[in-house]
Amino acid sequence: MGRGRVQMKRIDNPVHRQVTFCKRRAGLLKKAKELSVLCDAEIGLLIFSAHGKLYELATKGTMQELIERYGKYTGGPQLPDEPTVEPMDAKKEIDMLKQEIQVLQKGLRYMFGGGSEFMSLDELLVLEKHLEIWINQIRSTKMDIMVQEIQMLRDKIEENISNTGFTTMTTNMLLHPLTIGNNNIF
Amino acid sequence: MGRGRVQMKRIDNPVHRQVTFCKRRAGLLKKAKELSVLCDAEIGLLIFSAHGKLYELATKGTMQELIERYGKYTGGPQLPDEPTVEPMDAKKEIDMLKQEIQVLQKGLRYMFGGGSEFMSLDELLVLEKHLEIWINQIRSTKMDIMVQEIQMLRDKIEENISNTGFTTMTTNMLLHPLTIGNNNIF
DNA sequence: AACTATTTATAAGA
DNA sequence: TTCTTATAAATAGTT
Repeated sequence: MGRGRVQMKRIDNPVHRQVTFCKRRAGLLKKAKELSVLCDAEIGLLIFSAHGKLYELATKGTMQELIERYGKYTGGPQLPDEPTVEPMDAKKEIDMLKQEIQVLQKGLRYMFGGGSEFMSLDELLVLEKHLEIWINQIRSTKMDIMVQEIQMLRDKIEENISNTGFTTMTTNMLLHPLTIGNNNIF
Repeated sequence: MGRGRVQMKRIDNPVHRQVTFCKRRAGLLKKAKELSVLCDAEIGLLIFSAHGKLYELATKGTMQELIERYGKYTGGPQLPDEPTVEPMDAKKEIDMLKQEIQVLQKGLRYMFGGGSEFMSLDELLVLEKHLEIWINQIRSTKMDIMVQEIQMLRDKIEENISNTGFTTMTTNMLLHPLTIGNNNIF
């Protein structure tokens, strides 16, 4: 792919070889990522340069996990792994729980009619509006709860004051009106 | 590299996906071999298809040897494995996911019941996070659709230009690269 | 599986 | 090194 045909043998000129290595390595990594994304595949790629430097890529998880998967695939219990009993079960359970969460999310989606994957632009707009309303409701509820709690705290502190006859810096701060700078908290 | 631009996301049509997987897998393996030969590099490539089938390539020796080399390479700078931290984290993650599931279930009831059920502040925070993620997905999908439509329009206009030999201000605007200042629209 | 119209990668040059 | 450009290669859609 360039201005001349390329012979399939080691490039003699070291400079050319290094430049080509950089370019083609980048291309290979890119294509590996693309294959993984487009076709939902899990890919691991190890490249040791002639000088021994390592370049690696692991889509979906770590290279370590991928190597374990490879070991399982090629010979079952062929590789001596020590810490596989606990994490295996744990990982399975985590995956199951994550799946359950996805199902629940789907359930939430159906409440507004239809999954978002095959929805038109207009439908998506409507759904988005609904969700925004819902989020605002949640934020409002959160605000209510916090205001309530603050009020409770104030009441308790006022009780204390009338009993002890003195106050502290902390109580003074809480007795001031609510002034909150960053709305994003809510 | 083909008759249309390719979007960097999972191909929906399973037939297309499978065909593309075969083609690109062959291409990737070929390029890996070429890089190895041309630049004297040692390369290992593992490809697990979505269905779990393995395709592999190891230049210079076996995959097993390569994995060992990888282990040595990574094992030098970061030898210590944490046999105690992993299970702890896993357990924590499981607990968190279970909690998340409960929140989502509650969230569903919350919506069906018209928001009458009581939810704690923490639960509301989790639910809010989910909804925000969902909204972002929707916005992303909207963006994709709009980009697609714009591309279609551009193609049509380019057709027209090559047919009529002149263009208009509107077509000029549409032929420019996408530059969108305010992301909040999407 | 074979065929092309196109896109993408990249070899060589600046 | 990075950018440009001419060209080879890969491949998306089609048959």
